[in-house]
Amino acid sequence: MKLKSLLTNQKLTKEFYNQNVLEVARNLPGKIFVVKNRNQILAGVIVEVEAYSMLGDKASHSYNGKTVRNTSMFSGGGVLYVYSSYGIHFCANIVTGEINSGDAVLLRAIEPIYGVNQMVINRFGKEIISNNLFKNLTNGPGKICSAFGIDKKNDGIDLSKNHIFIVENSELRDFELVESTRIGITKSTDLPWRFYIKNSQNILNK
DNA sequence: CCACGGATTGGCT
DNA sequence: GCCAATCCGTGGA
Repeated sequence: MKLKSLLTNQKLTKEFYNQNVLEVARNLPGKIFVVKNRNQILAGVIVEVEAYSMLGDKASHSYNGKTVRNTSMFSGGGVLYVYSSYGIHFCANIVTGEINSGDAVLLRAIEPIYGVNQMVINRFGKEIISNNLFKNLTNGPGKICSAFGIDKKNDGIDLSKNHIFIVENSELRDFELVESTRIGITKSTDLPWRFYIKNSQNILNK
C-alpha cells in the first residue's frame, strides 16, 4: 500500500466505536492502526484483538466499576485506554460503546506495514538486521506499545482528534476471522472474546 | 498503610 | 516449558 493511499483512507468513525464491544472487536481485525509523528508514520494491520466488558466479564479492569486506572474505559467510544502491565510493559485498548460503558478492545497483535525500522529501534534500542525480527516485532500487546512508542501519556486520548488513529484498509484481502477464548487471564476464561485473522504470521498461540 | 497479583515478555533449562 | 523481572493500582485492615 502506498503511503499516500493509507493517509487518505477514512478514519474509523465515532459511530463505529460506539457500537457494542463485540461488534467492534469482530470488525477491527484488518483495519490499519496508525501513529503519525512529526517526520514519520508508523502503521500496521490489526490482526488480533480481545474484547473486555464491564458486564459479566470478571477479567475486565472495569468489572468492579470506575477507578483511577480504568477511567478511560468510561470515556466513550473511540478513546485510547493505556495501562501498565506487570510494571514493565504497556497495553493499548480501543474504548467502545457510549459514555460509561466500561468496555474496550485490547490490541493483541499487528502486522507492521510502515516504519518497521523505527519500530525495531523503539523495541530494541538499536537497528537490528534479521529476517526473523519482523514476526516478533508487534505480535503481543506489550510489543505493540513498545514498537509504536505508546505509553501512559497516551491514555485517554481521542482517536479522532490526535496523531494516533485507525483507518479503513482499502487493500484488504478476504480473510477468515477466528474466534476463541482469551489468553493470559485467570478469570472469565470461558468467554470466546478473542478474534484474530487466520494464518497471520504475526500472532502467537494460534 | 500494606500486601497482593496481574489483559506480558524474554531468557534460560 | 518454566520462571524471574518489576511496579503500581487496588482493596482490605
